[in-house]
Amino acid sequence: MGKQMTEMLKGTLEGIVLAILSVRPAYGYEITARLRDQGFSDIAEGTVYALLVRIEQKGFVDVEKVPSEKGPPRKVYSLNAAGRGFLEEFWTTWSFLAERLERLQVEGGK
Amino acid sequence: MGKQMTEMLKGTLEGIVLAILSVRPAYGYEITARLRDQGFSDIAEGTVYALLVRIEQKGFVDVEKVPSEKGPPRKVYSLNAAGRGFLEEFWTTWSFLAERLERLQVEGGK
DNA sequence: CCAGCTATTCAGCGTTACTATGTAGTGGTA
DNA sequence: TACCACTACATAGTAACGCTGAATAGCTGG
Repeated sequence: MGKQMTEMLKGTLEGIVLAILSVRPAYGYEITARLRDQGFSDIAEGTVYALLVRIEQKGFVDVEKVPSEKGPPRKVYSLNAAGRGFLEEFWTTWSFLAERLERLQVEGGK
Repeated sequence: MGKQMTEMLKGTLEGIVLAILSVRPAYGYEITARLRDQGFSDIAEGTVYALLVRIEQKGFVDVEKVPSEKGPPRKVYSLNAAGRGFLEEFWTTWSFLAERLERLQVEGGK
């Protein structure tokens, strides 16, 4: 979706992935596919894996290696307590931002 | 509002400032004050000025120097046609993102 | 054996917001 | 005069993040 989306995703992509993991555990390749299904069509695989490394280092997820029927072993990520806490904060921040932007959008429409 | 906001602002702060300018022309110091009023309490002046330089270089605004009664001359920025076009794109991208995030937020709440 | 799908990793890059500091004009006040 | 506060703009250096592009590796079917 272009460069605007790239910049706008900064900071939110992390929340998006954590939100996906909050529904149920998943592995990288699966998360990438899920993102594409949800309309984020040009998010590169490399981006997702790098993000997963970061959230693992921050301690937001637990990781388990699980053999795959169709290829190399998968690294399954599941959201832990710290991750859920961070996700809550994320939604708070997001709501704050969204509220103000919606106000601006209406104002600009006048 | 912390580091999450910092990252989330990337890409959106530009849109926010353009939206402010779409209502009426303004100068840097004024824009900073307006942002603070709207709840973006810890956006530094330096951030805004740097952003104004960028949007000027991109050709989204016209600039006029206007003397001030209370200090150095002001650089008044007004949104031009290119800026309005970009702002429209911005809202499109924003809506796309917001829609998907709201969906995720609901899903996570189940 | 090779093509194609699954699955992960990483180095290098561009963009952005933040930090910290500096410059300059004006008015008030001690 | 000297000092301070407010107004107003500018900029060098830094950290964080997503993208690009490429590489590696396991498994299956023709």
